[in-house]
This record gives sequence, structure tokens and C-alpha cells, in this order.
Amino acid sequence: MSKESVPAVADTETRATSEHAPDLRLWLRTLACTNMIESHIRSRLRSEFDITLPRFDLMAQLERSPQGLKMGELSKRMMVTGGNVTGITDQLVAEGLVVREDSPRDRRAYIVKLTPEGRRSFRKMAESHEKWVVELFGGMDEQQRSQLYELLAVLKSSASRAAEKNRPR
Amino acid sequence: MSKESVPAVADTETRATSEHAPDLRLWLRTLACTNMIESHIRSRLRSEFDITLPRFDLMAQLERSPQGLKMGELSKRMMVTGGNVTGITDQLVAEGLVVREDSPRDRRAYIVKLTPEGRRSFRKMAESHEKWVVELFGGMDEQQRSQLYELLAVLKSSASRAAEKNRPR
DNA sequence: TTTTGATACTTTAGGCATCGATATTTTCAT
DNA sequence: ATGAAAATATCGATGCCTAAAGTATCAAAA
Repeated sequence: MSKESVPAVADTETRATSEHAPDLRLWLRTLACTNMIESHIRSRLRSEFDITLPRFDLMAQLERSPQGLKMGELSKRMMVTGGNVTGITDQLVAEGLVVREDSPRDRRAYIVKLTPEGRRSFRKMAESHEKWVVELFGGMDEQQRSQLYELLAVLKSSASRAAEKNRPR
Repeated sequence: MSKESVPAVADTETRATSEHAPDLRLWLRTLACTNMIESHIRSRLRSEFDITLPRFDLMAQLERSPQGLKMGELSKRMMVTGGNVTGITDQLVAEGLVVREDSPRDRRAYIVKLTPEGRRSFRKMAESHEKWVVELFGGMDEQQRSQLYELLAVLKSSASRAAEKNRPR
């Protein structure tokens, strides 16, 4: 019998040791939280709606742009490579949730749009998705949440700045 | 000409909209930070040491357990499936960084250990890795870091608790 | 001893992600 | 107008990851 189900809930923090620098422990804890939440969301999307997170994300972008988006636009907004978008779009097309239309102005490009079914389906999923997130953060009080939000802004700009110094490579 | 390099620095927060629930925005910001930092680390591991993050992580586990670890132990500690560990271990063996030794007590099991070269190599990488993390968090002052650390503990237990309610499925 | 169930690992199939290469089309400098 | 450069998308190779199924071994009960 093969068990091997979900690897419990991801806790990368086991990588930390007392001897590690405080920043390292902080980073590993950050990673642990994110992985735990993301893997929970992934698994519920799968079990309740039989969809993957990347497909959900792609549909989310389209829902915000009813006029449709070019493949390259999707790629930029989702922060993934173009080849990746090609594959995910193929799947969604096969499921009838999105369509590729030829761009009238540029014969190299497609315009990707949600189908009516895709839109209907996405709205239902998004509602649950948001509910799950609210549940996951529900153990924090309002002050903690807003404090976390602000601290993450600081982290984001700190990391941006640090990363910038070593970009071109 | 193939451009298509790194998708800049991941910023999943573009998925957020003003109309989104605050918790959703908080979650997307969390994700954005983590992705940005993780992708930076990944790319430096690759460019400076020609190694992937999963391989680095596996070696990190072994470095903390000089007596070696069974595949299943690695799988548990890294929070990934066994099949995954098989693949990563194969690669590291091929590179001469770890070895699979037969367990003397259980012929089903292997004991995976760092080779001397693996250990030497890991130590060098770990030093840089820690330096990068320190740089990335360097824009936060001490109080902010410790506050973030505490808030993440709250988040972690909040998410654990919420996830627990929907486990078995 | 034999059977049975659990454990340790591998394998396979499928999805997501990157990179680098390629084909087509557009744009722009001359 | 033309030829080079850039932009748009796809493809193939590679790697990580999971779930499910398969193989070998162990341990303990019948």
C-alpha cells in the first residue's frame, strides 16, 4: 500500500539550528509560514475544485482584465517565463476555461480571454480562496496583521535594495 | 536572439487589487517577499556555486547529522516526498558530494552521508548563503527583525490551527 | 514456518518552472 | 524601401515536485 500522501505541512524551519545567525532563523521561519500556507491553498484548490494554483493565478489575471491579455502580458504579470505561460494556457484551453484569439493588430500575438464558463468557474473559486486565506490569518488580531503588513513592506524594500546590488551578474 | 532571462524579481503582489480583502493583500505581500528572496538565493547559488537550492538544502540536513541520514529521514526533515529525495540524492551522488551506504541493520535502507568533498563544498557555500541572507534583511533594524520574528510565530500557529481543521479530506 | 502488514525505497506519469533556440512578424534607422 | 534589431510566441531539454504503484525487506502473529 502506498501512503506517501501530503508531506504533512511544510515546515522548512527544521533547517534552523540554534547556532544559526538570527537572520537565518528569521528567513527560515518566513519560508516555513509561506510554504505552509501555500501548500494548504494548493491542496484545497486541488481537492475542492480540481485545479492547480498556476492555473488559478492565470485566470485571476484574466478576470481583472476583461478585454483579455497577450501571452507576454500574462508572463509579465505572473512573473513567469513565456514558455511557462504557453503550457498553462494550453491546459486551460483544453479545459474550455480560456480562449486564444488572434490579435487584430499584431499577427504574432494572441489575446487570451476567459470563456463565460471560465469566468463563472473562477468567481466561485475565488470566493472560497479568499475565505481560506481569511481563516489562515484568523488567529492574528487586527493590530498584528497590520503590523505584519508594514514590516513586510520594510522587508520587501530591504531585499529589493540588497538584490539590486547583485543583479546584472 | 533569446532574451527571456530571469522574470525580474518575483512580485506576486501584482495579484492584489484595492478591492481585495485586507487579508488577501497581506497574504500576497508575504508571498511576494518570500518569492523575491528565495529566487535571489536560488540564482546566486546557481551562478556562484552551480548548485540548486534543493541540493543545497539536502546537504544542509546532512551537515547537521554527521552520522548520516536515511532517505526517509531526509524526506521527513525536508518536508518533501520520498521520490523527490531519491532524485536529488541521485544527482548529488553523481556529483560526488554525498554517498549512499547500505544500512548495517536494515537492508531496505540506505544511510546517506556527505563525502569529504561534499562537506568542504557545503561549508563554503553555507558561509556565502548566510551572508546573502544577512544582506537581504539588512535594511531592517533590530527591533523590526525581532518583531517580524514574533509575528511570524503567531502567523505560523494561526495557519497551523486553521489548516488542521481541514486536513484529512 | 508461513503469512500478513508495515516500512524503505524506487519508478512512472504528469504538472510546473527555467533556459536557450527558433520561426514569424513588426519596428526602426538609414 | 530595405535590412538589422527587437518583439511575440513556441519548442525541447532539464530539473523539481507530487501521487500512485511497484519491489524488497522486516517484524510479529498464527
